[in-house]
Amino acid sequence: MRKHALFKPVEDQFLQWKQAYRTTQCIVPARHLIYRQDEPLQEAYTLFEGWVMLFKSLEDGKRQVLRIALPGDFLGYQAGQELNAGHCALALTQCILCAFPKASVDEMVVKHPELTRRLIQMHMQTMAQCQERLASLGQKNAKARVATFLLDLLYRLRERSDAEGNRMAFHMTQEEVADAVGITPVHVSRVMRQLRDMGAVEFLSRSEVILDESELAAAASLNAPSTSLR
Amino acid sequence: MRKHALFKPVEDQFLQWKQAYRTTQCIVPARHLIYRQDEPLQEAYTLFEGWVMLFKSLEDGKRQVLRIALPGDFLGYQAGQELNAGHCALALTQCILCAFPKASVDEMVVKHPELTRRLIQMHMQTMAQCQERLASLGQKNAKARVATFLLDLLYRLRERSDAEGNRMAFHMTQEEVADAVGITPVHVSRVMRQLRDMGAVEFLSRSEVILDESELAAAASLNAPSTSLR
DNA sequence: CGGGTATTTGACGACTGTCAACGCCAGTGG
DNA sequence: CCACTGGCGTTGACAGTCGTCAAATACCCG
Repeated sequence: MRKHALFKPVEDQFLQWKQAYRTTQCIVPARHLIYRQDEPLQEAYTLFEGWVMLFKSLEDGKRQVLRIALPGDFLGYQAGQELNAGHCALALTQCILCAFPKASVDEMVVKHPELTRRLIQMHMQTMAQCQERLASLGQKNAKARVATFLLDLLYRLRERSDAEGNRMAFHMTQEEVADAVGITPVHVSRVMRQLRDMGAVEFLSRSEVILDESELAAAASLNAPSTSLR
Repeated sequence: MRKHALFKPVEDQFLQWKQAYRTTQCIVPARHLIYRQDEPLQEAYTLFEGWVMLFKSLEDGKRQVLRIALPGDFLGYQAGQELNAGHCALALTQCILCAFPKASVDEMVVKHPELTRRLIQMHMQTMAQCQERLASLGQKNAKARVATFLLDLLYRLRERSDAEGNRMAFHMTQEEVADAVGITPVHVSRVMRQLRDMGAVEFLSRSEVILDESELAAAASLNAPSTSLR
């Protein structure tokens, strides 16, 4: 079984806990919704396998991708979830999720301070990522945002040993990338072409990519007027 | 003493706890840094009085404002703060802060599950705000971002009874607003003029403003091509 | 092999950034 | 009391990034 981040340093405790609460494991097919933003959420999840895209739909039909959850990440534990989740979760690949009732999490806080500390730590890490993304959307141009986004995925996959060197799986359409970095699909296509032309990105197939880390890093911190499009 | 959100429902416990840990109260003058992003942070804070701006400085000199902390908010409890805070905190006004060592917070998790639950809840709320801001930066145009930003402040000040109706204090320069919503100061000026012209915003002085809630709300969800600048 | 979706490309225009000049205001010092 | 000075806000002209529309191509899956 895959190691998962929430309980990494306290695996044994977790196993006991999980068993005690008879946590349900479930499999979601690729491109299926896991939950909707207007539904109340009774449970939280840890993601064992697969990619999940968390996003918010706005009134005018636009979407903002909040986070790409990777194996080991924690989902669905959000503020005010009794009313509604506040965002949707979509499986980008087939996913294996471990679901458990929110009440169990609340109970955990009382009974297992170690796990609670870990939960808080993970939440703070998610927060830090969210803030990085804020800075990226607020201060960088389109090319730098896309480069930052790709690099972030590479690094996070490496932590999980899901990337071999500079090669990683990639399960998003350009439209989804667009909604993640706050530009249009058309412009994603243009930026991707730039990145390919400079050798920063190479697609082996639709779902497999090789990144040039240093090229991407250079592009990622680039706010200055980029090299012309043609 | 001002009510503060972290301990609102458990005021008594907090008072005991605070006393037990001999929490330090401190006063920071306006426009002074509370902590830097490259310093390790030993303590966390609750803000009793004043406005604090949390922001990240990027390599190229740009800044991204992550959050405006208002009375009752919690600061400085971030991931990896042993190494560095990851962002700076600047007092926008004179502030009264209640500081306590990170170790105390860790200890609280063990001894006071009720407080811990509240801490988690606050963190999730901060997270939700961060995600709202992501959506704003990613999907809205300049005018809508500024409108959203102002409305958010109004609502949050009202919760604290720090705004009377549509009138609220305002302690930021346009440059700071610019860094918050991800546009340039010059363009903030232009957008502010639009908002004033449509009656959504009226400055009584540099630090006092009246907002028209419905006008702003309309502008805030507006992504469509806005009315021309002149 | 065919149909639908995703991606690519071009032309054009809108939104936003940049540069520069000016006005306003507060605090300072004479 | 008044001139001075520096920071902040405003405005205009112009440039560039990015969005929109549309059409063509490539690709996946039945």
